[in-house]
Amino acid sequence: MAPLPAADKARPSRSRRGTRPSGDDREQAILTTAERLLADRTLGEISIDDLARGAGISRPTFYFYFPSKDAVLLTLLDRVNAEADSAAFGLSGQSTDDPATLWRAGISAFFTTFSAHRAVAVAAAQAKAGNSEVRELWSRVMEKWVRQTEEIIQSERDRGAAPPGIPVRDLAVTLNLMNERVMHTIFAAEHPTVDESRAVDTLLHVWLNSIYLTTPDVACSG
Amino acid sequence: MAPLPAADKARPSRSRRGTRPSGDDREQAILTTAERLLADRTLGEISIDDLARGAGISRPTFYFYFPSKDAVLLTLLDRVNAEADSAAFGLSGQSTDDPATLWRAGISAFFTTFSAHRAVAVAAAQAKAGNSEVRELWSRVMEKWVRQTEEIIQSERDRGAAPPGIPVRDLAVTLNLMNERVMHTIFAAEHPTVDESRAVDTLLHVWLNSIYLTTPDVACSG
DNA sequence: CAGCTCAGTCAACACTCTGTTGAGTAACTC
DNA sequence: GAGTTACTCAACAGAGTGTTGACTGAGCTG
Repeated sequence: MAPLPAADKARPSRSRRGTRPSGDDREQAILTTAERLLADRTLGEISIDDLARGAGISRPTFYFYFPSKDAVLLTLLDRVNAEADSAAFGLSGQSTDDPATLWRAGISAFFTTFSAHRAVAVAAAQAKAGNSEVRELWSRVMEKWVRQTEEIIQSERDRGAAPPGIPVRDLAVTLNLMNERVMHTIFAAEHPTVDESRAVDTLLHVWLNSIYLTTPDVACSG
Repeated sequence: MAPLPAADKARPSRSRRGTRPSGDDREQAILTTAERLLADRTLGEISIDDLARGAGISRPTFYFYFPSKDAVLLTLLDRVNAEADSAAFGLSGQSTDDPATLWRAGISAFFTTFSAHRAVAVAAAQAKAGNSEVRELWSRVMEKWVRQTEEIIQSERDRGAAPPGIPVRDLAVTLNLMNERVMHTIFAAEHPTVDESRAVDTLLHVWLNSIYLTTPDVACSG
């Protein structure tokens, strides 16, 4: 009930208050340890003691740097968020002459961004269920990709390259959720899944067909 | 290390050995309590004491019926598995004259099956990460839907209604993972998501276009 | 019906993990 | 050299898990 001496109120960063730069290496060590351990264990299977020992500190000292395990994951996820930013915006200036190439670049960027921190991505996906902060941060990451997708589909419809049809937003959300799930099965070695080598091609096929074509008989019977 | 008196070796069911029918109502009470509590809490947030109290027994007695919380979830998931069986096989005998109607029925069946036990579905999705038994059971459930999908796509290609293209298996897996993820966001109230009322229509659009059509320019440039 | 078995039950224990307190130390500051 | 501030941890106080060992009562069996 009583918070830590001063580290819990008016917290500027996700971790400790950032007045002095000393001790940053400890914080960094905790983050590095967390990402290393997440490579072959669930966050739930990693104890705070594991994190502390990995960083060369005692368990109570851990609480000086982070209020909980989840806060560590959240900080890790912030970085993925930052990388997702630059990756998604890198696509904005591309030419739309060859749609397939453009969309392939987009899907690959999505894949590459999360692949670089797959342990974090998998851990975050699990932590979403029980932690609203993780859920919201992940939402924000996904929302970025969805928005990007929406804009491009809309511009393709505006210039007549893609036909009108179901709401752009719904399509963009659905396709991005598909990408997310397929990638997750690959990163977490779940089954059934698509072989990593064919994943982008398969996803691209679905994206192109559902954005640029319309079946003649989309009958809403029933 | 030492197991319970006799309940742990040569276990036939997921729960206790099933020699006598008495006490089944207790086991049932645990399962009912679990599904009720899962409606607004994570499995991790539910203690074994919660489950035991909900069923009107003490915590040690819980262990007479189930070896762990996860075993309860697994039993719950077995039922979904059984329902998924009948739902998926209900589709086998349908006519293929109107593909849109057939696929709509399939997607709706998937949706309905999991919707009936959405709390279990959401809990299982989370428990997959840390529990290999849950992971395998869920795999088996998904594999059923994928296999069903594969067979229908293949027969559509064979009769010339659908064009050849990317591997049937890859397409079937990808589309089912998309359905799974979109449904999960709806059940778990995640964002971004598709409004429940438009979900089936949106998914159907993607299914039809990626099964029956082929973009002229699926250029694998790069 | 006396004696035995066995499903079912739980108080009490041992253990692990979490989060907190309070007492420190070492550096830098005026 | 007195005071502040960053940082550290032994020790404590839970909460939860899984286990033990003793108990109850219904059902058989001789």
